[in-house]
Amino acid sequence: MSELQRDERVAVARLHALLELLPTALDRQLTPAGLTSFEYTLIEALSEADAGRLRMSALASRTNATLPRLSRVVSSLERKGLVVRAACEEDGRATNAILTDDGRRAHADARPSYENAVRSMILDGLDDEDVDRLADLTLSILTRLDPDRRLAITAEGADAACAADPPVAAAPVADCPADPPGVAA
Amino acid sequence: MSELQRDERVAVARLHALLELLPTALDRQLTPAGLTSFEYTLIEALSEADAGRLRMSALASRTNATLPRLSRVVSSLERKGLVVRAACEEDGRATNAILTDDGRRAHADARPSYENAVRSMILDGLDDEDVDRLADLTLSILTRLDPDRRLAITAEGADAACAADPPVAAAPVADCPADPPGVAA
DNA sequence: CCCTATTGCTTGTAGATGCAACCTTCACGT
DNA sequence: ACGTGAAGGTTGCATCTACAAGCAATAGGG
Repeated sequence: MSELQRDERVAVARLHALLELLPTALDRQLTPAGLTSFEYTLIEALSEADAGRLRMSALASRTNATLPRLSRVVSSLERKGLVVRAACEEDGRATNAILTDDGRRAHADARPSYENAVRSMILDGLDDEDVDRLADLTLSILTRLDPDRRLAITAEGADAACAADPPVAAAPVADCPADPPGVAA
Repeated sequence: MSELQRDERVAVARLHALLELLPTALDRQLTPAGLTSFEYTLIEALSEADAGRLRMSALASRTNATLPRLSRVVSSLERKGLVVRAACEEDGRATNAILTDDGRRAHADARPSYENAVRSMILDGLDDEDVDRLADLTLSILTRLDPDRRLAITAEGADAACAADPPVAAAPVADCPADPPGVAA
């Protein structure tokens, strides 16, 4: 309850610095690819989803975004032709975001830039053990931030089909399978 | 050069989630105190500085902010009476931000909320060893982000007077000692 | 002593984001 | 059926942030 210890203050201050600097820096290195870091994450989430289609709320969870924000970003990507919206046939309230062929291309094109940025700004300074520690620490903190585990803290972005991941107890949102065909393979 | 490994992707994805969620969450828990997380950091930097006074550029470095952003936030704090601007006598171009007595009070008042938020959202899930690891990891990443070590990655926010900190090779900015007296003890 | 380049900071402008309000559609209880 | 309440998304509004242009002051050369 008392004061923060000195080493705690140092760790928090550095984390704070990271929070201020990393997002901007990542986005800056992605500008040549024409996508923000968030847009890339979004498109990647779609590309890993079944048929490149996900409901807005599912996409919001996977990208750790609020729904209003996601809605606007999807609109923007729609204007660029990388994504299409389509009503969900199962649930009239729901909307699906669907990756177009151009969207898949954009993802493939941006991938080298993105991986390069991540490597040069984050991973290159760490050895294998550090990477494990980073994964553990971030998970610890995220778990406190999001006790319901509603967000993408499990294996998000790891593999599309991931067998070993029990903690998805109450699947909160699902995607809507049947929709306009021929948009993306 | 090739693909990212699976564990690397997990670590990066979680870090990304942290980047999206932590700033918002911290700010939200600070709203009762009437300050954003960034404003608190700013005021704390001032309160730790000599005579509660720092040049704008020095303050920008310590808070990892751009100068335009800092300028606006200081204006806002000035309207609230927590900070005052004053010309620097040594260099006519420079401006000093000075903490007022109200500013010191606001800092003291917000401190419990801030430490509480930091503890509950970050530190409580970590043991001492984790904290050390966090400090090391963030330093590694920040060093790659900011090779010039211009920013506040050393012991920022640790102690006002910190004897053991050699890496401040080329002190980039200094503060301006002489100025209107009697503003803050 | 003047003239140009640089530094320090501020402001105009455009784009992004969160919260709250809103609309539509589903789920239920009666 | 019908009305109430909840869920899924979108939009209005206020705020914030970055980039770039601009202004004042200092530093160096000729």
